[in-house]
Amino acid sequence: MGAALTPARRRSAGPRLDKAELRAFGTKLRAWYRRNARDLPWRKTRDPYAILVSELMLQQTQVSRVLEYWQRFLRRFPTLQQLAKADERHVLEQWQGLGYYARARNLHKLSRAVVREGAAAWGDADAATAVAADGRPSPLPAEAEKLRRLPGIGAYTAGAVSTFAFERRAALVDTNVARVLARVFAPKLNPKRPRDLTLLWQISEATLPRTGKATWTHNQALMELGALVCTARVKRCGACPVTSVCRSAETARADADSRGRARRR
DNA sequence: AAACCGGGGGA
DNA sequence: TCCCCAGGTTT
Repeated sequence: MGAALTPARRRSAGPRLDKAELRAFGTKLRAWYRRNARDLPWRKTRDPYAILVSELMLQQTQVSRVLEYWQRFLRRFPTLQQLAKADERHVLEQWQGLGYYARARNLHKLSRAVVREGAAAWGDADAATAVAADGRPSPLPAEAEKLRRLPGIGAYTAGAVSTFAFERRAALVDTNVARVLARVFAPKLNPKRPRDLTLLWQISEATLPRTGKATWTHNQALMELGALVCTARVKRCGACPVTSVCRSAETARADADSRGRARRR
């Protein structure tokens, strides 16, 4: 399925990335993550509903504030079914103070659609019950493409739920990942530009490890690196595990490959 | 492509 | 102050 009519033409205007380079990047990245990851509660569950709630809350919202909201929200609405039964007013109450309230309304709408219509909620006439990575059946689909069709779920969140709950081998790009991948592999790309973002999605795909299990770690690690080391304002290249393969690392390398950046004052 | 949606935090 | 933050939807 797919790619059937892709000509043998060049896929994109993106940088050339060879397998050894991508593999070295991924290996170093995931090793770093195992040692340095923060202990975040939504990384301990594989419940698709709980993970979906976390991803929605985390949109444009800092981890530190989501922590308490997430715990409280799930205590109040432990399952998708119970959320569907709740009055929207009560859902919004739990969201009060988080901002971007359309997220809460969409989540509630989504819960009712999925509970009431099943697979029809994402446009399938019929579908087998998905199974989360912990072996439990899930009312939510596992494929990013299907998740994407639900209200409030865009490309990023679809990929996130697919890998983090179902441990599928799916790519994802958020602001962290876009920034990290651009700096490491394509310094000329501007993550702000929609045009360049499509290229970054391709790069994200290209960096994925082979298995879904490793992909879970990989995607978490990409975002963690962007949150802790390769941040928007400050690049902590000295603490970065992938400087040796990074095309824009600010370490003083004697290599003659980069242009003169002898800017000093 | 740009506007819009919130509120808090860091540099 | 500015701009960033696990984005998505609408115009």
